Amino acid sequence: MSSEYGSKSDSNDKYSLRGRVFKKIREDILSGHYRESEELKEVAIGEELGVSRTPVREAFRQLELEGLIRIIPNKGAYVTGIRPKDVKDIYMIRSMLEGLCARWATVNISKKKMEELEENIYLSDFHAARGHSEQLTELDNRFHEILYEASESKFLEHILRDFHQYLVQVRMKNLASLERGRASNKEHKMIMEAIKEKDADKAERLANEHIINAYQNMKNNGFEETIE
Amino acid sequence: MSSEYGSKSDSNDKYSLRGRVFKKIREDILSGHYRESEELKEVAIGEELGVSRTPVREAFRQLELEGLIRIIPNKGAYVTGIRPKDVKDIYMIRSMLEGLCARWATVNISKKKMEELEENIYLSDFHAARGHSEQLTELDNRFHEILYEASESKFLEHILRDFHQYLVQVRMKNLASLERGRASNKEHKMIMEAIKEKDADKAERLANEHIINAYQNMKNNGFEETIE
DNA sequence: ACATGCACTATTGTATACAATTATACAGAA
DNA sequence: TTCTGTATAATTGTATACAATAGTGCATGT
Repeated sequence: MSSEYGSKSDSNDKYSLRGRVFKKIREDILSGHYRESEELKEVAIGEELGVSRTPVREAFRQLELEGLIRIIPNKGAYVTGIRPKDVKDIYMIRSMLEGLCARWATVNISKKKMEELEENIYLSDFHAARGHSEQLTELDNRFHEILYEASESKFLEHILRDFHQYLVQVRMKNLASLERGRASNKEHKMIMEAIKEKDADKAERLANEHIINAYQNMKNNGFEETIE
Repeated sequence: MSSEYGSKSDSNDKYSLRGRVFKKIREDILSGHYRESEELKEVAIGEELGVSRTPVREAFRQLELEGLIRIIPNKGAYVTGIRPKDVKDIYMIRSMLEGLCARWATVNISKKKMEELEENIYLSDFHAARGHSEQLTELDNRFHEILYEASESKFLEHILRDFHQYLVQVRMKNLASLERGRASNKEHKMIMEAIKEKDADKAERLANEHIINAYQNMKNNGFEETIE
């Protein structure tokens, strides 16, 4: 499935208890299962998931760095909560960073990665025409992943992967729309062509808009109401 | 010292063992004490710092999310390392985000925070004239902190704090220069004025340049050679 | 010599036990 | 009543014990 590239910087390994706990809590927060400021107790969550406190604690530490919970020493862990405004902010920030990524990728991309990018778009068209939404999602992920790698910036790559992971939960509910999938493909294609033409400004601008569009689509599909 | 605002989102609490371990390892990585790809063993580090594996493990999890180490499940933790190129990237990314922050702050800043900003600059001039570099550093931190808060974006605030923390280590060696301090003040003042005039474009641009200048200064003072 | 398998070691993953801290409730005095 | 102090409980922080996994080296067979 999403194993080849997903395991790269992923010690979110879904097979360790900590990884499972981490994913579960993050999902529960992003899906609104926990209320804001709700206190998360180590033992309670441990029992709920059938694990001891240790993996729960480790997951907590990670969740805090992601800003999803706030840990007050010797006191407890409290859900930060995520409002529509936050989601919007995250998309705006991501938009800028994806733009920067496209810019850097334009300068640094290798011949091989450029070919992979073209292939990706070719395949995406193929699956879009046939309505294979699962493959489309996979290819969408991979498209951005290629750009991250092509930016040749370890840190930008790292940050954007985090954002991506972060938003996956939200997207799941909404982005399955085939219509958006097709529009997204077109945008990918334009970004790819800008990169191929070595037009960094254009690539950056298009990547900016691409993320904004994704956000707009999500919002139009009623995201605002689903959470809060 | 730096206690009032530092403790806000800081479960880096320096008084817990985990917090100390986290800080120590991060410092050691950023200062080049560990070589790239060096394996960090839980027991070894624990013994070195006189603590058990538990806090070390928790610190590892956090360090991984910051991208400073890479954890391969069941295998080990390896230092990611940080090259001059990475530092440059980080500054470029931070430059964009500080720009965005200044933009949002321009729109959202409260009267009270605006006054605090003006006061900050007034005080900075005062201390710059007298060569109080310690207070200057403190005020510099606070200036940016105010902007983060004024952006009214929980997430941008969170991210920028991370970056700030991250770069503190590097800055320590270099930014003590009083000359740069004075130049920095001027830039702060211009940013403040742009915000006061509600000129978001200008504020964004100035904040961008401010960070770039800070980077240039650091580079000129021989950072490239200090690490690697 | 070389490959293969197995025992052993080293290291991480998880669970549990103990210590420290914080919140709570209740008793007693002003 | 209200405040305060103390005992108690609940919760997190840390250490240690045990389990699982991966790496190492040696012996053995070809």
